Formats: sequence, C-alpha cells, structure tokens
Amino acid sequence: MAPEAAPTEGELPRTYDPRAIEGAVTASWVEAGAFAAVPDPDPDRRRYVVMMPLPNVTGALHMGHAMDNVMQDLLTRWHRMAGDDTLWQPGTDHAGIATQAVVEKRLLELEGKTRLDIGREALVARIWAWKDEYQARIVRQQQAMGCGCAWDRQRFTMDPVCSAAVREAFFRLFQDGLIYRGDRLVNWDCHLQTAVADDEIVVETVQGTFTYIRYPVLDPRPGEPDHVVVATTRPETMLGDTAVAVHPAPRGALEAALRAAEDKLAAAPGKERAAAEAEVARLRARFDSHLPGLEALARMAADGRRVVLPLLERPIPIVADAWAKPELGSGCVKITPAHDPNDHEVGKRHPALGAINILNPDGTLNQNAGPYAGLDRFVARKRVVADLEAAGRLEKVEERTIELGHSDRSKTPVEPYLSKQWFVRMGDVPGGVVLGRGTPREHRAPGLAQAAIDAASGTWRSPTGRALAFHPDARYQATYTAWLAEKRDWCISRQLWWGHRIAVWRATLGEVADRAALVAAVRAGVAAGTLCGQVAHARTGEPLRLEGPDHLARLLDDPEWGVPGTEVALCIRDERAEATHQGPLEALGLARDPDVLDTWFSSALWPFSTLGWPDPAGAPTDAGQPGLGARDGRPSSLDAYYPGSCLVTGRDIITLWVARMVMLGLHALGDLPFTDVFVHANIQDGKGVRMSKTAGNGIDPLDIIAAFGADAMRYVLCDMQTGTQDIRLPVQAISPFTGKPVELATAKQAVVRGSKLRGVYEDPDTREPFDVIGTYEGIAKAATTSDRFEVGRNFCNKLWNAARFALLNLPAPGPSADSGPAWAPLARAALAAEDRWILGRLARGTALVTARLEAYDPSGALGAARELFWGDVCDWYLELIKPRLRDEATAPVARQVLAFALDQVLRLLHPFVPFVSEALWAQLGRQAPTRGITAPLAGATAASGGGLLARAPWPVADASWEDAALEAELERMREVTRAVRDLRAKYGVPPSKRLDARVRAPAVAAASLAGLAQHVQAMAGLATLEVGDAVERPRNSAVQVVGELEVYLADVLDPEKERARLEKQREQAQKQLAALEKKLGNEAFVARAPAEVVAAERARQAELQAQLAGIEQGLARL
RNA sequence: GCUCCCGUAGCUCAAUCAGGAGAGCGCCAGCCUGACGUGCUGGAGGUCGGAGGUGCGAUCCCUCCCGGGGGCACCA
Repeated sequence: MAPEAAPTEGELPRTYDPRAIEGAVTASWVEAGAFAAVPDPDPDRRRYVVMMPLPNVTGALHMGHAMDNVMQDLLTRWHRMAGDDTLWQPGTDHAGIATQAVVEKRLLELEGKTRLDIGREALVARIWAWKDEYQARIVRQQQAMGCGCAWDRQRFTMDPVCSAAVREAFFRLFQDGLIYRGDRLVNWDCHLQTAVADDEIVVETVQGTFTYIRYPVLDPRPGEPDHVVVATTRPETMLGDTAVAVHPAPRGALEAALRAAEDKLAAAPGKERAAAEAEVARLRARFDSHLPGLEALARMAADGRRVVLPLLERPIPIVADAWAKPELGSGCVKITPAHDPNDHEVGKRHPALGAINILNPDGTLNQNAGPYAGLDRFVARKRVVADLEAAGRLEKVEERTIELGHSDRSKTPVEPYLSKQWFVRMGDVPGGVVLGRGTPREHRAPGLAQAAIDAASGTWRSPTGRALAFHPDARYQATYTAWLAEKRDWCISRQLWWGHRIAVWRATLGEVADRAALVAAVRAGVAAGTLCGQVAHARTGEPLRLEGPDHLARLLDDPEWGVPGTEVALCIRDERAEATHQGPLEALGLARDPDVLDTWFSSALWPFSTLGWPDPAGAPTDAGQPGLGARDGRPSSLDAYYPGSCLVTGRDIITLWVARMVMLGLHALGDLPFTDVFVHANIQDGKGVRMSKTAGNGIDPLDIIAAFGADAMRYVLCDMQTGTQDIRLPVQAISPFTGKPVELATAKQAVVRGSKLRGVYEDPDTREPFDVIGTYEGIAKAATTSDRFEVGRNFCNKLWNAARFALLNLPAPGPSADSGPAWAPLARAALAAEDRWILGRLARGTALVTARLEAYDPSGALGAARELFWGDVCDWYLELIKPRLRDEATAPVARQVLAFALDQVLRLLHPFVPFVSEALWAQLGRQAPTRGITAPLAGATAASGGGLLARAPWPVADASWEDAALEAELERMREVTRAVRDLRAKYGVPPSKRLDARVRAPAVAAASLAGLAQHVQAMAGLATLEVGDAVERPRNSAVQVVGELEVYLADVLDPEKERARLEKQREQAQKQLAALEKKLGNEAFVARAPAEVVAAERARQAELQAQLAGIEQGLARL
C-alpha cells in the first residue's frame, strides 16, 4: 500500500497519538464500570484491597503523588486481571491545619482579613469551597493518569460516612479509657493558635542569643556563693521560673562526664582528636572552677535555701535534680515547668514547685508576667534583657546559632505551652487493651503501640493469620518499630475550626446546676450505651473512667471526688444520641469541648471508615453511590473488604499514618488493615529535594500527560521504581511569557507581594513571576516538562506500530471478516520453529513479569515485559515471519501465533500502559475475535468474559512451550546473524548489497543451523548461505569466530582492516585467557573453590582457546 | 550526638548466593530494510568514591576516610 493511500476502515493511524485515545478509553472504562468493586458472595474468592493514601486538599497532585498513584494502579490492575475481587478505594483528606492555614493565608493576602474578622462559620464555608475545588481537581488528575479506582465509592474524611466512623472510634477509645484529657506541654503555634504535633515541626538553624542571668541567693551565709548564673535562649521565660536546679551530687556526675570524655578520646579517630582533647581539658578545669560552688549549692538545695528571681523579686527554691549537668554551662539551670519540656519533667519530680504559665495563646505575655503582661513575647524578650542589665543582673549575652523549632504550617517559632489536650494512650495499660471488641476477632494486647509493634515482629499472627511486612525493603520496619517503641501518647486535639469537633461535653461539679439530674442523665445514657464518661481529679487532674451506670453516683458521695473542682467529661456516641443528650447536658451547665481532632485520627480509620464502619447498612453514602450494606446475597463492603491487602506509600508517613492505621484498625476490628506495606521511591526535583506540596517544587502530572501522554508518564515512573532509591527528576518549566524552557533546579524563586510563594519562580528574561503548581490566582501558570519521559512515549509508539503491523496482517474487521480463515486449534507439529520459540519466550516472559510484580519490583517487571515485547517479538519474531505473512499458504498459522503473541503482550503491558494497550486490544478484538494456540483464550471477546482488557484475565505461563534445545538453536542463529551484521558494519557494506556467506560448524550445530538458514539469509541480507562441518573458507573472505563456529563473508576482504580487526580480537581473547589461566594456575583456587566454579572456569578456558585458535587461523591465512 | 541509606558509563539508575560489570538516554558510524526516524543495524565508553582488611577470589563482607541524603534525639 502506498503511504498516501487513505487508511482502510478501522486501520490504525501511522503514529501513536495519546490524546486521540485517552479520552475514549477512559470513557469506555467508566461506561463499563470497569473498576467498580461489587462484593462477591463467594467467601473463597480472593480479595485485593488497596486504600489510597488519601491526598490532602491543600493543593493539586505532583509527580510524587503520580508515582504513588501509578504504583497502586499497577498493583490493582494486575490483581483485577488475575481474578481477585479488587477494591481500590479513592478519596481525599481534609488535612485540618494545613487546609485551614492555606485558606487563612489566602484570606489575608487577598482581602487583608483574619479568621477572627469573618468568624468560624464563614471560614469553614470558605474551606469547604476550597476543598470542593481541589478535590475535583485531584480526581481529574487521577483519572487522567488512568487510575482505576472505584470512583463511585469516593470518600472524604469529613463526609458523613467517615465522620460517623470518627465519632464511633473516639467514643470506643474514650470508653476503654484509651483517650484522656491532660495537662501537657504541647508545641504551640502562636500564629495559628493551636497545638501542633511533633512531626509538624521543622527545626531550623537560626541566629540566636544565649542570655546569662544572675539570680542572687537569698541571705547568703559566709562561704556560700552569693548568686547563681543560669543561661537561656528565651530570657522572658525567666518570668515563669519556679526554681533553680543543681545536681545533687555534682562531683560524681562531673567525674562520670570526664570518664566518658576520656573514653571517647581514646577511641577518637584522627580528625576528632583535637576536639576530644579540648573537651577533656575543659572538664578537668571545671573541678576547680565550678565544682566547689556547685557542691555548696547542692548542700543549700538540701537545706531548702532560695534565690530571688530578678525583676519580679520572687523567692524561688534551689532544688537538687540530676537534670542539671555539672559539666555544662554554669552547672545550674533555671526551671520553667510551663515552658520547657525538660523543666516540665523536673517539675513533676518536685510537685511542690507548681508551674507558672506566662503566655497567652496568641504569644503575648499574660498577667503572670507582671509588668510585662500584654507584650508580645519577642518584645518582652528585649525588655527583660534591658531591665536585667539595668538591674545589674545580666552576666553576659552571647551570639550563637541555635536550633529552633518552627511550625511547619505557619513557619513561626513554636513555643512549649502548658495546656489541656486530648491524648490517645499509646503505652501498655494494666490488664491490657481489648482489640476488636464484639467481633469474632476480639483479642487482647498489652497496649496500642505494643500491638502494632507485635504485628510486624515476624512471629505474631492476627486471629485470621495475618501479619505485617514491609516491601521491597524490610528496613523500614525498623523505622516503624523504633517510633512505636517510644509509646509516646498521641496528642489528638487541635484548636482549629476545620475538622471533626470532639463530641465531649464537660463541666466541673461546681459548674453543674443540679448534680442529681446529672447523675440521672449519665445513668440513663451509660445504660443505653449512648454516653460514656470520665472524671478528672480536682487536684491532680488524673482521669478516671466511669464504669457502669452508677459509677458517677458513687463517686459523688466520695469526699475525694465529690468536690466542686472535679470535672465531668461525657462523650456522646453519635448524632442521634446527641439529639437526646445535648440539650439536657447543656442545661445542666456542661459545654461542648471546642477542639477538633488531629487529621491523622480520621486518616487512621480510613481502611474501615470508608467501608461504612460501624454500620455499613446505615452508612449515609452520597447520592449515586452504592450502599455499603449486605444485599442480594452479597456481603457488606466492610465484611468483604476489611481486612485489606496492601498499603502503597512513600517512607515519610510510615509513622504518621501507617502505624496509626495499624493501631486503630486493630482496636476497632481486631485485625490488620493490610498485610503488605509497599514503600516506593520518592521523586526529587533536579536539586535532589523531595517534591512536596509545602515545598512548592512539585510538577503537575497533567503537564507531562499533555506533552507525552499518560502511558508515557506511567511507563517512566514504573521504570524508575527499582528499590527504594529516590529518583532525581530534572524538570524545566515552559515560561508562559517567552515560551522558553527554564531549568527549575537553577531558577530563582520569585518574590510576590513581598513574600516568596512556594512554587513560584521568576522568568530569567522578563523577571515576571510564574507558578508551576497552579495554586495561585493571578499568577501565570507555567507548564512543566522533562525529557526523561521521552522514552515512555517512544515505547508506546513502538507498541502502537508493532500492533499496527500485526493488525495490517490480520483479517480486516467488519463485514469482510468472514472472508478470512476461521480460528482453528493448532497442533505443535503445525508450528514453525520460530512459532514454538516465541511461544516459549512468551511463557517465560509471563512467568518473569508476574514474579517481579509479586516481588514489588515494577522496574524489573516492566523490563521483562519490554524485553519480551521489543527484544523478542519485534526484533526477531516479527522479522522472522514476514516472509510467511506474504505467502497465503503459510500465512494463517503465522497470523494465529502473531495474534496470540500480541494478545499476551497487551495483557502483560496493560497494568503499566493501560490506555494504549486498551485501545489496541479493542482493535485486535475486532480483527481476531478468537485467539489462542491449542484452545481459544478466555476474555478475548465479550462472549468469553468481557471485551475490556482491564477486565481480561492475566496470562498464565504455559511452561510446556519452553524448549531449551530450541532456544539454543535460535540463539545460535541470532549469533550468526549478528556476526554477519557486525562484519558488514566493519567493512561498510551497505545493507542493500546481498552477500555470500559460509559457516563452518560441528556437524550437530551445522544441521540445526542449516534448518534456519533462510532466516539468517533474510535477517542478514545474504544472497547465499552455505553451512557445514567441512565448508572451506572462500578466498578473500572476512572471518568472525562465534564460539565453535566460524562465519566467512566473501568479497569484503580488505587485508589491512581484517588484520587489524582480528588482532584486536586476539588481544582481547588473550587478555581474558591469561587472566583465566592465572586463576586456574593458582593451586589454592583449584583446591578451595567449589568444584562447579572450577569446572565452569575450565569450560570457559576451552571456549576461549577455541576462539583464539580460530582467530589465529584467520590471521595466518591473510 | 545516635542511627540508617547512597556513591557503578557523560546522565538517571540496575546487578539474586562473593566467581566472566548491565539497561535506557546521550555520544560515534551506517541505514529512506514493505509497522515504527518516537525507528533499524553496529560501535565506543567503567581504577565499581578512596585506603586498608578478611577470603583461593571482593562492586558485593569488615574497618576507617571523603562526599551526598534520610530518620531520631538533644542543646544551660
């Protein structure tokens, strides 16, 4: 067919154009409900459940998310094809503090207003609008990537279904005494005015000061120091000091420190010696300079002596506590229990000290700061220092770099702040905790954290026999276990407006109008299971769980508890119960806690909140969504899809999220939410910085899809996913002003409205700002690109064209199809050698791809599929059958094998490149509706199990096609072909020139090669080929030695070139042989190496000797 | 400070149990070969970060050094 002829009906276009197929393929999936999860009534059907690591709605997805999503899609498509009842649950996360911060920031930037200006209701409404916008955008991105999620099950952590689960989980943990409210030092964000978790803090090195302050000793006696010196980076906190501490036994502690330093010096490698020596010297000097004073102070501490806090002139005690290290600073330390975590611990050891909070939530000082009340903490800091100096109490001020924790959300320094917060108890509890209460999987564990640690221990099994394991690299189990082992209680309250409001109503008894009515209400509620409660001790604040309907009544008669300061906290189970209880409780004087829950609390429930727990049948799903309850003989979604299978994520949320899902899944349902944690690589930008929404260095996958196609992007992501090695992705932005590419690794961040917005860069030519992640209104959005994705597009084009070639040779579709020969089973004997060979390769390739997927090795799996498709099918099989396809007598068998090979390749490639494979599959189905070798394959047509490739069965390797002898014969044929091609290239013979060749080979090899001679001729462009064990080398022929074979190519001899070429080969062979002979000449090697290694080396020696002999002969005949 | 990982071709990354170093891109040369120039054929290119050690044998195991990154903790 001439190129300019119009394509026949149904013929594929010449060039792969992703945009022409992606939309239609997506539509066909959606229309068929290809990814819907419908619980199978058969309890023995294998399930495969992946819960999407819910992206948060602060912004759009970048390449890092694309990697995460593609990995999940790869696994779920594969499992769906393999026949599993598969659910990939999509959804988004409200990301409490992050989203509120983004919206608040925008409010301030665009309208100059704060949340207090517009109020709680209006702010929350704006956040919902933001959420709607970004959730839609995220879904668009995921669908464009080809994500085969159960889209009709889309959930959001604050939707009614998930909210019901959050409320129930909180109620149950509260009821079990695993949630309590306590006085804790939290990390306080003064800007957002909320507590933030440890992992929401970024520590930055900043320039700071060390302020040394003198505290005069009250009534010093002769021989005693008249003051102590303490140092601090935050001088204003001295206003909250309640003591000064000194080590109780300074000499012993100093000696211990000196010994440690000396040990370190002894072990110090060269570079660290000088520093270690200096440290030892410094410590020795302290025995004279500091120790006497410290010992005096230790005695004074034991005596109950005091110092005077400057400025406020408050006497405070000297206490003895090992927290004060004689080897550091002055050896004394100020104790501020309300504003320093370590001091807080000291405070607990000396309860009489109390704690003085000097901060207001907004970071100004409160009335406890006396004359400094009302000042911002940074203003107060300066004034305190100035006043100390004026009072002569300032020893010195040092400039120093300090590590300062900043809130990741507001970027302002966090303050340790004493406040009441809600916590989940992570540690072991007396009697243990009940996991999966009321389920068939109910069992006990020492505590929540321990339960999660045990789950990954290797020996533990859940009641259903499941355990947790990390893939492909088990080392992340150590991260997980190490974090859990600390068993630090989890602060779950946030002082925000956006989130799940805690459903607890509280009051002190003093505030309760009618105790009898309260007792009655609690009795009724607890008995009905709609209320549970805790009381907090008036003095210690220690919580006590109410057990049984009458517990509160008894406590109120107890003089220890029945006092006005005792606080009662009641949790209302759900919204229906709230309708009953809220009014009466509030009338009694109880008020709802204003806090909301940490986002990770609702995220931790994701594997079952999405499935309708605790009541799938009653779950208030959205309009158009399927119900989650059991019906039509099918189990509920919860029963079908919990416990799940695999969690796919980057390593950064192993502790934040994975561990918490494990704990809360075990607590609620008694089983693991998944058994496999697949930790994939993170995508880094060109500078090696991990892409993240907050860093603003993300790249929009839609840009890459627009430029190269979704399949190309997926191909490259899969190919990059090797182990857990992070991947650098150099990216250019296309300037919206000049159209020129801008290398982002070197581009300047732009300053817009006085601040550096994340993800906004400056055009190097126009100096105008552009935005690469598309978050900012009014800033031009730049498309991004990276040439790393070209290989993906090239691969897809190759696949497209190979399929196109096959389809051009298969019967045309449509009414004329019946003119072609019908499908018929093929006997092995009817197949040509290359047919049997490719069937063997397909079997081997299928097994290899499957094995690599099972090993969580997407790159290996894709590599195997690519090698099979490109290396075997395209480079050899298609070329080998071209002559047969031109001959109607031999074409039908070749066509049938070709259709089968294409079928198998498309199935194997589908999880990697779903769009192009699905499009080609449709065309293959039209032209070869029945496919197979000995029997028709399942899943090829609508009649045999559904027309979509996404739902077609995964190939099963048929090892009976593997034939080692045949493979060896074909391999010899390929080697001879390559030898001829190599000679042609070396001698510059144009491919169009037909040559005469001879091969001398031992009889057996010669016989098999002769049977394949026509292939060598065709593939190497030969006019004639003579093979035998006695063929003569023609005069003037070049020679190539291939193992025991010698290939002669006539009429190309240029003696000088030939000599040079052979000499080079000889040199190489000699070099290798010499190394080998040296090895074999080593008696120790022969004696001590394994026999099979020695034998292999001997065989290789023989081979090299034969080759060398052939080369020598060739040289001799020149 | 503790701890983990990484360093292999110009680039981005592989290499199972220690036994002849690979892929893709890029580069060089040739090719308008009956689907594909987003292609085909051939080729060059590596002191496996450095130095020691153990082994018959080290890219691989051990120690130290250099360089890069992550996690945890702490800072009077």
